[in-house]
Amino acid sequence: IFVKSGKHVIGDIPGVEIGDKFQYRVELILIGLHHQIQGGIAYGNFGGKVLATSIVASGGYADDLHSKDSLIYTGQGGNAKNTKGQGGNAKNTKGQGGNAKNTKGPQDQKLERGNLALKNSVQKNPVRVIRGSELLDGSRTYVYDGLYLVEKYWQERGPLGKLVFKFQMNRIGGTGK
Amino acid sequence: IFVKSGKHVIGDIPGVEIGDKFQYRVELILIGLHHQIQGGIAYGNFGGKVLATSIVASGGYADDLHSKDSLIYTGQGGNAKNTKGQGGNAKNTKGQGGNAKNTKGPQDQKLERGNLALKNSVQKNPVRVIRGSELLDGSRTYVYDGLYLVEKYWQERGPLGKLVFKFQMNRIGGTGK
DNA sequence: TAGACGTAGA
DNA sequence: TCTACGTCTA
Repeated sequence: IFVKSGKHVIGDIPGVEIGDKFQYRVELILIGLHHQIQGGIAYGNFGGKVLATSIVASGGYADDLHSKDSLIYTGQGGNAKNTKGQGGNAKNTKGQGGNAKNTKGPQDQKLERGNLALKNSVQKNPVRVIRGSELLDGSRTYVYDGLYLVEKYWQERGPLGKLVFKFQMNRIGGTGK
Repeated sequence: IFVKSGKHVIGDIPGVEIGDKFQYRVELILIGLHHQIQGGIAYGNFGGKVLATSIVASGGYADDLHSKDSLIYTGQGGNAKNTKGQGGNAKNTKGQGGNAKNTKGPQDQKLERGNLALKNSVQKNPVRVIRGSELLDGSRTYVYDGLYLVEKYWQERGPLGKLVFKFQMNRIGGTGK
């Protein structure tokens, strides 16, 4: 699978294999794996249709990453950040992460940008998944984890009381443990 | 010249020569040229004394970079950013650059952090200078420009009406055009 | 012009 | 925890 739209590509990047590791987000951009320096969802316009090309799941959001062949990814926007873990530990609520205006409080996520792209990709096109993790020394690593399909999506109420999008993603050709 | 303090180094970095170019700030950190991902002034603690080790002049501040063997560098803090050019064109005043709180307005710069380090380095230790420039396509390049000495420093009132620090820096062994 | 799962160091 | 001459895309 290899569909190009300007600089954006759907499917595997030639030369990049599952398990390849990177240290910085900039590297992902350089080799074409992911096209957002901070944004978790990258997308492009393919024949008038906006489709997701890759996501980065690096913790910090309430994603479910327990399985190695599937994951539940949280949409972007609405201040929905930082509510990982399902225990009642409500640590981490530092506004928007340090950047941005941070004027308005939590809001419902909207079906726009990355969220819209992922919705458009449901059961349609493969999406590259990069899993990020934080090492003991505080540094980070990004590992390419192959192609996933967005199985379905739904809205649910997040810990902040606002609606967030959830995207069920399954590895293409995976065992689906 | 090569004085080490933990991971910080005063003087030339072995293997890095004048004219060497880099694309990202992260690269500067990786090879040890500069140790701040965004900050323009890097410094370290050398035997209880905080000294500057390197600066990045990449435009955006009201630095004077007209000469190739000397420059006048603007201190950090106080919202003193973005007032380059000496014509009356007061464009560029986007708060603090996009990040940070941006609650309080312009303030006098304080003799702390990088400013203090540069002051402590006056006529004392060499400081690495990296000159950054913006290319026509909007991308940036950082070029190592060798060792400079902080000749003197002073305060003056910036375009926002607040006091800013200015550091006169001359190339070590330069012609001093 | 502004948003975004950034990064390193004090 | 916060600052900082970041850096890409839409």
